[in-house]
Amino acid sequence: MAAKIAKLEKQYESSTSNINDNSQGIFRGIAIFVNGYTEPTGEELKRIMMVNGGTYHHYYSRSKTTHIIASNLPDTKVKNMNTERIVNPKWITDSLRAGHVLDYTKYLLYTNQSGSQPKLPFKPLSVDKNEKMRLDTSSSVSSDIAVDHKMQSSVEMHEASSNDLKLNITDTSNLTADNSGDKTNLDTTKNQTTGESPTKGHAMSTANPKFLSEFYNNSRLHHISTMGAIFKQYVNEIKRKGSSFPGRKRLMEWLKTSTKNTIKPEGSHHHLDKGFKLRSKRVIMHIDMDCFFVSVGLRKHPHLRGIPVAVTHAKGNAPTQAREGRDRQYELNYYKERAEKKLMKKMKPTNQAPLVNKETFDISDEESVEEPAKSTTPSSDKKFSSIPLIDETSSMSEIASCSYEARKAGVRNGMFLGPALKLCPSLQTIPYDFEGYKEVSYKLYDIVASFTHDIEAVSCDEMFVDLTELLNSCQASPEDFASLLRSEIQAATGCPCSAGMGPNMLIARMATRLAKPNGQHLAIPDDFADYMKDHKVSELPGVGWSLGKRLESEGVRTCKDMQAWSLGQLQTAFGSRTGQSLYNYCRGIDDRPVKSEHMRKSVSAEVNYGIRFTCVADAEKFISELAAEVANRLTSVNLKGKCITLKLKVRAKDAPVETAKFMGHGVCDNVAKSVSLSSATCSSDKIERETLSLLRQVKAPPQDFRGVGIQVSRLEGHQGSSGSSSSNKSVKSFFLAAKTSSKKSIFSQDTAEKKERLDNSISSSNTVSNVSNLRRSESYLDPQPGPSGLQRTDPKESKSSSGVNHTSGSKNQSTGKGTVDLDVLMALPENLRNQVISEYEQQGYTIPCAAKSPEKVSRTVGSDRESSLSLSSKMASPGDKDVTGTSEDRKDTYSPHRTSTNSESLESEDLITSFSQVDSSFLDAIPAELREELRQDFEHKKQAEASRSASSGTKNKDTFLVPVMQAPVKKGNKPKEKRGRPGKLDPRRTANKGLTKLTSLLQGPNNKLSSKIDDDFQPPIAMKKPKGKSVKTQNKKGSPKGSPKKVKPLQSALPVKDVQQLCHPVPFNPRAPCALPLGQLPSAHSQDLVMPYVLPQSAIPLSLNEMPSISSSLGQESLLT
DNA sequence: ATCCTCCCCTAC
DNA sequence: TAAGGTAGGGGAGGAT
Ligand SMILES: Nc1ccn([C@H]2C[C@H](O)[C@@H](COP(=O)(O)OP(=O)(O)OP(=O)(O)O)O2)c(=O)n1
Ligand SMILES: [Mg+2]
Ligand SMILES: [Mg+2]
Repeated sequence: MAAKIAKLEKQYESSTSNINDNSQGIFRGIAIFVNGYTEPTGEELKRIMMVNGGTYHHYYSRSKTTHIIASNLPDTKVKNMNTERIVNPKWITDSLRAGHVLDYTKYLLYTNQSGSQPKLPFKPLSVDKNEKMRLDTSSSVSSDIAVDHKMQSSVEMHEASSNDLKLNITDTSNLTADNSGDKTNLDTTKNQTTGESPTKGHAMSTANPKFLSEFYNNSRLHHISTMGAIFKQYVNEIKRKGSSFPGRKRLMEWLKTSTKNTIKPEGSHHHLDKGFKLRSKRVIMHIDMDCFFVSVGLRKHPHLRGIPVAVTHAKGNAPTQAREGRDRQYELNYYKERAEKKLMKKMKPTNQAPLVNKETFDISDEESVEEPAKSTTPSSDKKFSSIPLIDETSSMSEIASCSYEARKAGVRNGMFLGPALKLCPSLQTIPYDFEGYKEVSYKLYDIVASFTHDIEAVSCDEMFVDLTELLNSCQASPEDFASLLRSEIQAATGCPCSAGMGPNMLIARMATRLAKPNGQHLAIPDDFADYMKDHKVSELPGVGWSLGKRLESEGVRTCKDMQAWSLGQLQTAFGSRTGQSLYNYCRGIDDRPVKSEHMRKSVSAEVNYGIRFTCVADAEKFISELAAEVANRLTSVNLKGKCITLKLKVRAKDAPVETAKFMGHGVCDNVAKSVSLSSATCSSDKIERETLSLLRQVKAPPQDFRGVGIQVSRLEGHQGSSGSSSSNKSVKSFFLAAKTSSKKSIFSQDTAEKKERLDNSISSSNTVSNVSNLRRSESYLDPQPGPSGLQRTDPKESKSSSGVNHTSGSKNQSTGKGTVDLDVLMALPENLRNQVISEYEQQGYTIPCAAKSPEKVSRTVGSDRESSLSLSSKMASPGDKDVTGTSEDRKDTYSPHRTSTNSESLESEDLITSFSQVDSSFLDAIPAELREELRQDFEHKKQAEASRSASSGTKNKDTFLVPVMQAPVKKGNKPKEKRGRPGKLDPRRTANKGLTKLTSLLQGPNNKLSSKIDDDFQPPIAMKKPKGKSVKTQNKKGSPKGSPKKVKPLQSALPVKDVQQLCHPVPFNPRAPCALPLGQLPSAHSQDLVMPYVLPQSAIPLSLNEMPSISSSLGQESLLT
């Protein structure tokens, strides 16, 4: 659909000529609110409206919204809406196609309201695509749609979203709570579906054609991920629109009032005083909604307030019925085993023992150890002991979010429902309300944005806000602002939130934990290091199950423990960047800036649930669907990619065929295969072809596939999701606008023109290349310049060949067009240059090859690397069964890496050097935003430096110490300037060559030593376990482990303690607090599984599934078992 | 010394 | 039954 829509837009645009001009937009005067799932997605409709002069409302406004767009019944909302205009989304697409607004009455969802039976003749869901496509005329469309009259308007919309469809007018809020609601929704939504599912009743991937859309419609993880991307983009849009802060007036008024009321004459002073202190530097706020999904859900189920509540798909009433061949206990133990093995690889031999032992068995002791410290968990008593939290019949439905009442009993987000019910028998469940979450999120962001645009979106329920400027401007104290802000959010959404404030993101975030439930906390320690002392390292950003375990094995549990380590020691043990971050974080130092704008680096779609293929054809069919999904996502954000990766989860050698979790992925090995294309693509067909080709390289039988994913990276194109070109700002635009130095813009033409041209050129070029490549690719391949051999032919299509040709071709083309100023480009440092190029490319411009680094084609097989490694290591252990499995595949498929051709790049480098000068002027000239972007890029490069520093390590460490690290564990980057920027020229730069001042500025000096340090450890690397950190008490668990094969009854309940320690065992549930990522074992819910053991806080989630990354590495090993 | 690929890990 | 997604930081190690 996205692709189709995009085409429609283009067509329209071309005909119209100026898209941006709202005055001409066909939807002028029309303001829509999208309710629920619609065929063109709400986001897509938003884009269409924005591009064509219309208005899009993120939440319904009775007075301003002119039309409500919905594919299925709005139910609740409908009742209350006075608007009679609930229209099928086809009205929008058909109007767009027609070039003018069609009569919406022909697209009304329903006529009368009372009946409220909408008329959805067709399938509401994605199904429509085909229909839409077919339907060209409005007439046809109309026919499809049930017309009728409008429903009546009625009441107002409730926030309630969708669920209660049919019900009448009554307000949903009153509806019964519980789960029942959920089903209703499903039914309604699905209604059309009506009996399908031939085969098994499950949602199998193969059998049920609707599986994909059904899965995504119900996947909370998919929704939060999607929403996260939406809000990051939303912040960008807000900033772009301009700066007006209506909230500041309210703040000023409020300050006056409150001051008077409160009476503290001093108060004001007080505020000021604090303000000064804070302002000296900066004041960062972290805002996070309290038990988000639950809070939103409770609006519809008010009678459940105050009691333990959890949001889940299952109700938890009926016991799960065991399937043939299922053995939860065994699966759990197997998972743990693998997780430990993986973790062990990363640890020093000396420290390994402990963990191992744990696994072996008893855990209790260990747990006790940990627990004690934390015992904090409030609650409970946790009974230690062992209550098996997971048994053969308990529900393995994950709890997305649970209320604070439930947390008192030890229940945690990500935990399985079954174990949670054992901890908290009175736990009530409520259904998901995805529409509600989005609505509340928009309100949250809108409110914050009314005060400042210095916002960094973290997720749909969370963000960082730099209050420095705001507080200075309004002379307000952080506390007062937080009070007003939180009250406004509560009033607008009906949901509580908490805010933490501090001198940097790290401390603000930690303050939020203290603030949590519905509170706020300002932390401005005089001595940061002292402030951090008693915090556990697991609370630091980037410290998850794996790193936490490694630190633990080194005796590092608290920040105080970590403060005893030198920078060099940390870098040697955990990597240069990670070591630097840890060094700073444990001292309360965090220079990361609150940043908004960010560029997407990859787009992917994966499904690791419900995958059960009976034959290759099933797998191929599903992969084709996924390819289309990914293509749509790329198209919707105007991006194309040059690297396609097929990611598979394959049942681990000894993992049971029947998974512990219904339709789950169980314990798996990860397999990845990738291909580099000569030219970027967003074509569904192309992605499908490449992907199917990669599939052929996989040796594992389709019957053992448990997960399938397709990722596209090395993106090009303009990022803006919104159709309007305006969106892009980026380096490119900058260049376009200003040309630096001698040549001003890189392109001779205007941006608009440029774009068009570029597109054309590109398309043509691509086409050409493709064409040539396509068919002959193979033959051509050889010709390639550098490494002619590279490619391996496989590329079916051309990749490789195209690459070759491509390069040459591209150069020619670009040159021919002469759109780009190579000189300018060349002048830039390599890094920068590449960025610029990439951006241009994204937009569609072609750039001479020379400038670029070579593309290469090649296809590489992925994942094996570990396996391969492991192989070597494993080799020893024979294990390997696994080895065979995974590794083999990889090997087989494996192709030589592509070399990156850089032959040309060399030239560019020379140029680059000269650039340095350019840079300076450049930077100055560049808008702040661009500068930011550039900086980021540079930062990356810096990383390398960081690594070096590590090596140099010891020395530098000391020097760096303090201020340096900003970035969280991750990479870092950041340091913007770290301390002294190396002046423009850094010595390093030289080394880097390409980088120029920018780089230096951004980066700190470092060089990377790179690998060295870790090497020591490396040999053994590999396993890891997941870890989860939990919020406070969490749980970790350990599981007993036994022999891989079957062990005792699940129950091995572990003491809570165990859990903690053991966390090790794998977290069954990756998402659980401690959990592992998904990878390996059964699934996640580590806690759940674990639960049996114990639980409370520390329990680790073991997920039955897989271990996080294990699959690959472990996979190999695991195979052993 | 760098660059680039291939993963793992973390987070919501 | 249950809906185990997804993007980006970062380390290791090979290629240049
Ligand atoms: N394992 C997880 C963790 C989170 N979420 C979803 C549901 C949460 O409501 C939302 C936000 O995550 P938070 O970490 O902010 O958790 P909550 O908002 O639920 O609780 P808290 O009050 O601790 O923020 O993301 C999820 O589906 N699965
Ligand atoms: Mg939250
Ligand atoms: Mg959150």
